[in-house]
Amino acid sequence: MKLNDSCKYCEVAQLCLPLSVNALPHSAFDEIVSRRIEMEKGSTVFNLGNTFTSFYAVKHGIFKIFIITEDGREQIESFYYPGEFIGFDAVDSGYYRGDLQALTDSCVCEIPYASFIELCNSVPSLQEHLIKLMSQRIGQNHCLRLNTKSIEKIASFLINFTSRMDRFKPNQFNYHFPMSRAEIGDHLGLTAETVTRTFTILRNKQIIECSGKTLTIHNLRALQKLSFVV
Amino acid sequence: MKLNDSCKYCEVAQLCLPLSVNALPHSAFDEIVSRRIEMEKGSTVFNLGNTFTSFYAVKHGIFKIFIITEDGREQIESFYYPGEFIGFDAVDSGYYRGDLQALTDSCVCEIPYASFIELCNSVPSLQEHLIKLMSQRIGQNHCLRLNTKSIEKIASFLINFTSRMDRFKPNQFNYHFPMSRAEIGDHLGLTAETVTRTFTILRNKQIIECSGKTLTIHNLRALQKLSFVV
DNA sequence: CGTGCAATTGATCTAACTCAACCAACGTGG
DNA sequence: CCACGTTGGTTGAGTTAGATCAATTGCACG
Repeated sequence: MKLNDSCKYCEVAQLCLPLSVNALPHSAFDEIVSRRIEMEKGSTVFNLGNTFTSFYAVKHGIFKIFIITEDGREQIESFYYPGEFIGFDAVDSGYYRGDLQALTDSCVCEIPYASFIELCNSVPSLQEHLIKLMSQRIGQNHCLRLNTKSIEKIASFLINFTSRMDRFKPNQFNYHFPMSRAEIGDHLGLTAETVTRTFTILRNKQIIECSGKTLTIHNLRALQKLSFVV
Repeated sequence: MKLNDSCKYCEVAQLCLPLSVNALPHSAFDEIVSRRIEMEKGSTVFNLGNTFTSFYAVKHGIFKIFIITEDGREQIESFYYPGEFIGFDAVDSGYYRGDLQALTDSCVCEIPYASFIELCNSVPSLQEHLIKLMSQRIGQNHCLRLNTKSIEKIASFLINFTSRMDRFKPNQFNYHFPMSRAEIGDHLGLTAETVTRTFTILRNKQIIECSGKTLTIHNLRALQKLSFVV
């Protein structure tokens, strides 16, 4: 493993492996990270039904987990951003519940579940950190579900996106926003056309700017007023 | 505390406090359950914004957590059935994210978070149980979210309901089903009328029977075919 | 036995879907 | 360098599932 790959120099380590465990040397984490995987855009880390063995933490890039339904639609369970853990929903059943795919050239750290749990047993603050992360995930799901109209869904999705991107890199003005209209729709239960139209409305209202793969939020307050419970 | 109230004689203890911790005497749990609260239909255990202090476990009855939106609609985040834990989403933020209300005369056990976590630290299998429960909750949310059409939503809701009720009391034919059409709608993002109409469709197809507060599933297979990823 | 709430059913209305055309960006190969 | 196909985004027209509004029935409860 290259030195500058280690948790010690990782810019998202404070998010994924928390401040609260500053007591531990970073090397304790480097030991449980079994490998860091460089991913090309479009390649998958695991697939639906694979046996659950590890969490993955996003080092850089953006990922999605999706399933293909019988009638051929792609359903995106969730997107994952830098510093975030992947695989919480697989612990209980013991297998991954979709394909994990990189939206851009990306890198994930593989964290074998068994070693992680073992470390949790000896480090209570790490255990609590895990529980908080899972708690946060549960709360986020609820928030997104409560918005029903298309403009509410898009607004809360954008707020969710920017707040999660801000966590690892504050004070951004422009965001790299690689997901397609179709992917956003497949995540929110809308068609790509409806996503486009809603973006157009938000653009005309000077609330956002979205060209190519770049997103700019001009009026966060207005977005918040369009959605519930941030 | 009355003897027959204790975890030892609780019919849902195997669900809420798991088989996996058989090593511990039940009294260890009785000690961390600070009180068992008998609730009348309609009364609330905690309210939106209250400081998070405890998980609650449903001993008997059915609960909902809901918020009232600015425009006066009731949004039901989730229902909770016997043997289930309540409050996972409150750990991270430190406050409860809605009102917890009993749908019927019910009983919950209050489990202070601090004592529970402390016990987790000394009992690894309990820690793992908690993580599995949270994992399960995350997976459930995803499943429900992936259904978009009203009949898919209702079908997956009914499957989810019956499978969760079956866990603590297997081989049921009829289910006590106290939630109103409006509440189901407020949970799934549908109107009460649409819920009624969808129930009528399912009844006419001989898939379910639903009169008063009683639900009967005649054709589970058909329900499963109507929804995704159970 | 009335009162009130929940469920049902019917008649519109509308937001989002579907289908389709068109455009812009990009990559490839001649 | 340009012609070409491919892919994703945008826009328009028509359709439809579910919302809304309204009336009616049924049931629980004092």
